[in-house]
This record gives sequence, C-alpha cells and structure tokens, in this order.
Amino acid sequence: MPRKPQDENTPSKESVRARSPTMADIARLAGVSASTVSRSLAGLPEISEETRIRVERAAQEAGYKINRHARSLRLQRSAILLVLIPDLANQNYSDLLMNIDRAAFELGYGIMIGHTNVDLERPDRLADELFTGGIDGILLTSGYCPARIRSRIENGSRLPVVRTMSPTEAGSGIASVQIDEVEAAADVVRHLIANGHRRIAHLAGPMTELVSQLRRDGWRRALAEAGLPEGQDLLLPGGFHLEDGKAVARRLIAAGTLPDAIFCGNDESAFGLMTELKRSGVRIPNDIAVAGFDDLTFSQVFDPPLTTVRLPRREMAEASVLYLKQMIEGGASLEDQIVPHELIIRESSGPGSPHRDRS
Amino acid sequence: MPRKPQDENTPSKESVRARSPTMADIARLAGVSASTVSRSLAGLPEISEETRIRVERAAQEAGYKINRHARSLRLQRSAILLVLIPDLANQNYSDLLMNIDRAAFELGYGIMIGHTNVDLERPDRLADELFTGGIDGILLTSGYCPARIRSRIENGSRLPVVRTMSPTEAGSGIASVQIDEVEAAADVVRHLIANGHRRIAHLAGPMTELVSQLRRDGWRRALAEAGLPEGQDLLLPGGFHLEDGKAVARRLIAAGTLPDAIFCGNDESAFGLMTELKRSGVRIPNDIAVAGFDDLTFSQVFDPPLTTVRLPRREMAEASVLYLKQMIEGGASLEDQIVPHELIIRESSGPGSPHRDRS
DNA sequence: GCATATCACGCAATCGATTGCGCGCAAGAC
DNA sequence: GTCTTGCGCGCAATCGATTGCGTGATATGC
Repeated sequence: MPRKPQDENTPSKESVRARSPTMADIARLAGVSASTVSRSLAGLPEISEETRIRVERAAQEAGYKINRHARSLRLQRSAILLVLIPDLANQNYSDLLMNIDRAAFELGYGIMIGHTNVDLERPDRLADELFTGGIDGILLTSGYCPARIRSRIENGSRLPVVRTMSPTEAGSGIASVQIDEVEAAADVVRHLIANGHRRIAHLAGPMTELVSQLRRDGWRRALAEAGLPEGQDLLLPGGFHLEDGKAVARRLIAAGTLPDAIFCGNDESAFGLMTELKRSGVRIPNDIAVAGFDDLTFSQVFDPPLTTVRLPRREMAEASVLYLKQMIEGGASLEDQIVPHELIIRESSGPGSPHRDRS
Repeated sequence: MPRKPQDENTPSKESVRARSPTMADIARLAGVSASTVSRSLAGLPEISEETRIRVERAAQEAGYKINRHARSLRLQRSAILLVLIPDLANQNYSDLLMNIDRAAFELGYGIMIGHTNVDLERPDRLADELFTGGIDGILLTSGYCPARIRSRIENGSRLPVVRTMSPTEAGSGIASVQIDEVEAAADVVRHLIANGHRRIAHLAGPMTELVSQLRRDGWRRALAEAGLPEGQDLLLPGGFHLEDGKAVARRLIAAGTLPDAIFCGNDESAFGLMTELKRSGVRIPNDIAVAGFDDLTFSQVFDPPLTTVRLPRREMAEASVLYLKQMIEGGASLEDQIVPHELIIRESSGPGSPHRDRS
C-alpha cells in the first residue's frame, strides 16, 4: 500500500526544519573552526585574506543565515526596537510606523509593535523584555508609558526609551522628539484670525491627554495675542474621533448659533464635525471655517479640503530612531529635539461669505 | 571638580544592564536547581506542589522575566510571526495589521513587520529567518512573496506561510484566507445596475496584480448577467492611488462624455476620482454614480458617502493567524478559507437625476 | 526485612554564535 | 643556529533555558 515516505512522524516539522546550516557547518565546509567563521564574517582583522574568502564562499554556497537568537543571547542585544502604538487605524500612527520601520531598517534594527489601547497587559510584558535583552529600546508614540519603565526612569535610570509624536512634559526624564504643539496650534488660530474670523471656537481633545491641553493652550495664546475674548462657550469639549466631531456638530446645530470658525484638535474630529454640519446645510467655509491638526492623506480630498498642520511624521520617525540608536549604542549623545511643523492652508479655513453676520 | 560618579565607563550600559534575574538566580533563591525552576514555571507534573509554590514566589519577588532568546534558541521556535505589508499608509493594511496584532497576541505570538514596497532586500532577509528559527511563520498580505519562500513552496515544501487580504491563485500552493473578489466586485456592479445605471465603467487597478484582474472579472460578470455591453471605452486603466483616480477623472472630463456609473477598483482611487469630478462641477450621484471597494473609515464621511465593499479585515486577520498557528504547531489542520464580504450601500451610488440622459 | 516501584529533583548536554586566551609556525634579529 | 616577535587560528567557556537520563529517598509489596 503506497504511502508518502515521510508521513510517519511530524511531517510538517520535517519540511520546515530542513535546518539551515550553522556556523559549525560552514566551518566544516571551509576546513576551519567555528571561531574563524565568526571572525571572518564579522570582518575582524586577525583573519588572512585567503581564509576569509574561503569562508565567505562556503557561507555563500551553503546559503548560511545567522541565527538571530544565538547571536542575541550571546551579545545580550537583539537589534530589535519595540514600538508602542495606541491605534493603528489612525493614519497618523500607521504612517509614522511605516517611517519608523524604514528608518530602523536603515540603521540595522528590526521592530516589533505593541498596541497600547486594546490590552494593557501586552505592552507591559513586551516592555519588560528591555531588561532581559529581548528588545534593545522602546519607542513611545503616545502619552502612555509602561509602569515599570516609568518608575525606573523616575528613579534616575537612563533607559533607552524615546517618545515621539506625542508631547512630553519637560522634566519627565523621557527623551523626546516632538513638535512645538502650542505654537503649531497658535499658528492655525492666527491664520483663522488673519482670514477675518473673530469668534473662534476650539473642539478640544480629551483633557486627560497632554496633547489636548497644549493645543488648547496654543488656541488661547493666539486669541490673547489678538486681544480676542476666549468666551466660555468657545471651548468645546470633544475628542479625537469621528463621532466626537459629529456630536459637537449636533450640539452646535441644536444650540442654533455658530462661531465664525472652529479649530479642531485633530483632522479626524474635524471630518466628523464638517460631515455633520454639511448634513444640516451649513456651508464650509462660507458659513463657518474649520481647521484641523495632523494632515492625513484624506484631508486634501475632503470637501472642502482641510486646512491643517502637517505633522512631520517622517522627520520625527527618523530623528527618534536615530536618537534611540545612540542611547542604545552609546557614543555621541543627541538631545531632545523640536521638529518644525508646517501650516497647510486649504479651502476649509477661507474667509467666509461677506453676508455672514459679523460681530 | 565635581563629576557624576559613574561617568567613567559606558555609564548608559550600566543602568540598562542592571540585568534582570535569570533562572539560575531564582534557583538559588528558592534553593533548588535551574531545571526545577524551569519545570515549575512550565507547570510540568513532576514537581511537588510545595516546591512549585516556593519557586513561583521567588520568581515573583525577584521580578523574574524569561529570556526570549535563550528560550527560542533552545526550543528552535520564537513565537514570533512576520507580517509582510506593502503599504501601511493604506488604512486597509494598517487596520488589518492592528487586528493581526491583537489576534496573534491572544494566541501567544508576537509580530514583526516588514514593508515590501520600499526596499526589496529587507523582507527577503527577514523571511529567511524562517529557516533559522528567527520567526515561526509568515503572513503575506499582498501578492508579493519572497523568492526563496516561493521556490521552496513550489518544490512541495509545506512552509508555515499564509496569505490573506490579497487573493491567491488556486493551485499556487500558498495557504490563503480571502474573500471572493470576483463575486464581491460583481455585487457592486449588480447594485449599480439595480439602481438603473446602464453604462457602467470600471476604474481598474494595475493589471499586474491579480486582485485587479479579479475585480475586473467581477465587473464583467455582472455586466454579462444583465446583458449589458462591456464596451472598450468602459474599461478605464487606472491604479489604486488618489492620483490615479484624479487622472482618470481628468481624462473623462477632457473626453467630454461620462458613463452612468463608475465602479472603482478601491476606495482610495474613488476618492481621487470624485474629488476631481466635483471640482469640475459634476454632481455625484446626480450626474454620475460611483462605487469603491475596501470601506475605509473615511468612506462614510466623504461627500457623498461612498458605496463600497466592506473587507472583513478583522475576520481575515483572526482566521489567518489561527491558520498559521495551526500550520506551525501541527495538529488539526485548517483549510483555505473564503470569508464573506458585505456590500455597503451609501449615497454615492444613488439612482441619479431623472434629467440625466439615458440611452 | 529486603526488593521493587514511584516520586521529586539534580546533572549535564544542548541550541548557535562570540571571544579571551594561548599555541604553533614563520619571518626577522643577532 | 637560537631567540624574539607577531600573525593566524583553534580551544573552550559563555549567554539562559530546556530536557533526557539518572539518582536518592520514600512508599509499597511480599
């Protein structure tokens, strides 16, 4: 009765574990010791050119691939960075991650990711691997920081941890690469003021997050500079999601009175806001101007295209990975950085219709 | 001259390498051997309850964390999956990745990611780690498959590799979890037909990709079913990006004649198309109906909201990770799966204005 | 009371790469 | 011809966890 030859024991393991050659295999092929193979491939100087070539040829022909775990175990470093991300569905973070991935690769690092929003257990567990050599460093992209990491940093340890994308309080001890959130927000509001708007509201993010506070502060700064009143009713508690924007829009419509302009804490909430306003027949920017913060891909194709702040995601990704690398490897140490932002002016923030009632 | 105390030799290493305890440390604390610690923590049966408790308490108090690399080296498995992704800026993929991450975590796996679009070298290098134990399996999310992997699969090896999100040709040997692309596309076009549209064009993706071919085939199938002519001018060569959609719109405007409806190969190109059409004063769906494919977050807030196919990203993520896990660990083996899709009907595909000239 | 079975645990090898130390050999110095 | 110098390379330990095998102690059988 015909039967597949290797069908007896764990056949799938068989095929996968057609184990790739190890250093000892290459050593045998090249007629040298494993130490010599290691030193040859590492390019160390104490190997003769002749031997090196023989070893490299053997490695080439055998298709030798180094074993990451053996190397990491021995060296106590993994060449892997952990990126902690709150929400990949948010293009802001996914685009950042893409740039981090590229930058890390170019610097010789791989990355693992961990979501901080869904389960609380996972990121902490992953972060703990910083102490066992499982990962070499951590890139924080939100305000969240694993408990054990934070406590050690507060105790003065200088851990290879860098935060980017999200603002970091000065003196927190966490290395950071960020934009000047307050000035960026102020720039948006200054632009709205320059376009003739006076009653400028702010759809704020959750005040539990530092980033929300800073953008609100920027809004206040610009208003104060222009001598415009803040007015209690102009600070609109909202959030960063589509639904938050929609909810605010509904509240405004129900209240029956609209400000001249609304500066939204981010693009996504601005989309929700505008969608709901348009549904009620409000024209943008004729009846009300809107601006956001982030510059997502779709901000340019929204109707109307959204005025916003372009977050320098690529620049932040590259700078933060480089920063982290230097913290890990020592040597010339960089410093915390402020990356320049850019105001992107599109139609949504236009001067509005002349018929609009101005105070 | 005052100086920081530990400023002499590699101080940063010092603080990080306050090495966390190893199994040997725990063994010493608990007064047993390392083997016993290992077996206790693994829950093996040959350890007395008393000893197990003592070991666990010691591990707890010392804050013991297992060393991933040592374990992986010994076991020849890493509990890490590699996810190959073409473009994280595309929400379709970032959302999928988020769900993969969650699903993998729940099954005890971590994930590493590799972009396949930017550099060709990286994914291949990462994929090679499948043979050295660096990773346990690979999740493909696009048509791309690393050369070495593909050749081995074609030679009959059963590697732990699963493709999802992107269609896979039957008989290619690659395990897959996908939707029925042809039927999904046909469903969209059937809906357009039901809404009274007759001249239905297709903004196609790049024909080098299987997914583009299949969606085009679905479009053809629905037209044929309804006895509608395909017409050479109705197949619009495009692409999957915003700019591709915009370009097609400009060509249509320039040609001066519009079809009744356009089925776009994906949502992003639909956004580009609609944006450019609207800029020229074309009303959607009054003058022309549009439908897409993907159901991105912003499809619902676009003006008008976009009719599209919801890709079951969460379901595909969970099914493909589970599939991969089973391929890795053996046991009951799953099979290739077709996940149901869902047509999401919104305003963009409406019946159009009665004044429109119908043939 | 002695032999065997059973249970709980330790010894030591192993996974694959790296590296301090030292050995052998050849060239150069005298 | 002997001694020194140094280059090229191998030996063996190491990183931390796992596991087959074996050992000592206790329990059970008769």
